[in-house]
Amino acid sequence: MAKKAKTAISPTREEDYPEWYQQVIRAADLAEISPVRGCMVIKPWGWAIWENMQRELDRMFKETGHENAYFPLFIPMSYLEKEAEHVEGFAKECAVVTHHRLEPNADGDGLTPAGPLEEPLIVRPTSETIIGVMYAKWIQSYRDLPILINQWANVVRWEMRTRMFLRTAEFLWQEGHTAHATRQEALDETRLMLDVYARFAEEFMAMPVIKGEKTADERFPGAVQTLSIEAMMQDRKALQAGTSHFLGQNFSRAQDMTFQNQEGEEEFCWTTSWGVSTRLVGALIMTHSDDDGLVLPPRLAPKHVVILPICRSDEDRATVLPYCESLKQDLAKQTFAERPVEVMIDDRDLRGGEKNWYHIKRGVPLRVEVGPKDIAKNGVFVGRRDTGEKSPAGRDEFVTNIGRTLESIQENLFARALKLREDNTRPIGDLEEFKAFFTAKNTKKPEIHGGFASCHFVEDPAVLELLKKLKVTIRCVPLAADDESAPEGTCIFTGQPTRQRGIFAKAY
RNA sequence: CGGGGUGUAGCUCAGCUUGGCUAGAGCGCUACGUUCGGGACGUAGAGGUCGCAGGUUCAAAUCCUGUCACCCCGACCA
Repeated sequence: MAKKAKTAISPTREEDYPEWYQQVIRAADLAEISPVRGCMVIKPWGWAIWENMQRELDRMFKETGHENAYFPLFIPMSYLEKEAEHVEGFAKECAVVTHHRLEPNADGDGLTPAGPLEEPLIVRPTSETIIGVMYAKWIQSYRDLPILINQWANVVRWEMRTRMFLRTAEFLWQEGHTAHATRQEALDETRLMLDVYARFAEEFMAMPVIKGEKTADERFPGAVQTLSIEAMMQDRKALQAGTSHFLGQNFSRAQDMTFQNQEGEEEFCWTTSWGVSTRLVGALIMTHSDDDGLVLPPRLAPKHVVILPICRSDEDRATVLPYCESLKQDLAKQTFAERPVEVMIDDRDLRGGEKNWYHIKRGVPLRVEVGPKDIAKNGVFVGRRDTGEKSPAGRDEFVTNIGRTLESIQENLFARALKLREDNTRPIGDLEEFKAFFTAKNTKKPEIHGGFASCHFVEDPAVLELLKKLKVTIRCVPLAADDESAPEGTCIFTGQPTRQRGIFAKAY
């Protein structure tokens, strides 16, 4: 007999956060590790979440003037060699294609690669180079600019250690690549897309983020400036959720991407690139889920409401099922976030409790039980995933209020996540306090500790060395704090005077 | 690529130190019955060339050698 567990997920977040994360994914049936090293299979429920993310992001990209296109998976090795810093950054983790066919082995058992390529191809770890080559062909005049293109694609980075959604060898993402006539225009674009990401994270994922600039050592290989959004997960570690890079003229120089300006002079383009990946699904999981499994913000949930018919007999079925069907119809006519409410009926022949837990673990925002007793009162019995509240409601009242209820769940999740971040963010002006903040009491099995520390600092090799020892990273220099009026302070590591303040945290 | 560990049923694992009959458990799965408004129970079943290749032995999941894969800790990272 199965012991009645207190929580649906074991271990709990407190007991073992990384293991909890894996178990949530499994319990919600989002994805599964595949037989292919470092690669995962995204299952229907996980894919549906990604599709919703894509839909909203794609809409936002288009609203800001971008178009979609598609570039090849393979990139000639020589392309990668053009931008020195870029190669340095990605060379260590490239999948390389060296042959174009297979032949039977001499002993007739198995296959062996044959037909070596004259020039090896790499599987794109990102597409700056191939896209740059194409842009160079497309751009002659300032009239050809700007080019504002996005692509939805898969990329491969041969990571040593992988974790589902957070870091896999192959992952899905979108990468925007733009080319502009002026530096300022490219800078504006970089910032615009960061704002799009931040808005998406906060409004759709209900995940508060800090917008900031990366320090030199955390910058995208080849970029002049890297902006990112950083979120705090429930174990108080930071997760970089999206990046927007100002590439200056580094890539356009390397790829000879030039245009003639209005004065007839030849100039290099100013380019940007920006991306978010399936990592966002991981961020979503770690931001909201609890010890009973996944919790989905309504704006990204594949289903908003699941109706659970309670039938004890065939006679019950005859009345309950039609009632559920009509409830579904009525709910589907309602809207939430300018879209129809998504409803499903789960009439599988399973026990009530089992079905209930199934949907709890998958994070469906609202569960509605409908049985003969409810029907007699023309009511429903509603369970809210975010708060765990369960209460009876009148059928019509429930239907009319559905949009508002979902909105309140969305807001509650955001507020809860924001509170977690605020409770665990603090300014630190003293090195000893800084060390204590980031040191677990239990050295063998570190408990959840630390958070975001906001500190004055200067960029210095000695600082990086110390941070490395503590396993702490500079997440970013928040954009809001980056102005002339920022208060003067002293670097907590070197004692030098500085206005620069950064967010420090352990990170994924 | 350094240090440690693990490969046995769909999943999680026991058995290995000290070789021995038909290789086990829990969960899951199938059938039937009793159940059914928060994770049911009973009975009966299906399911394994013990990662792979050699070796030692009358006999190998167990001992030895090799090999592959995966996991954890480092280095690296959206």
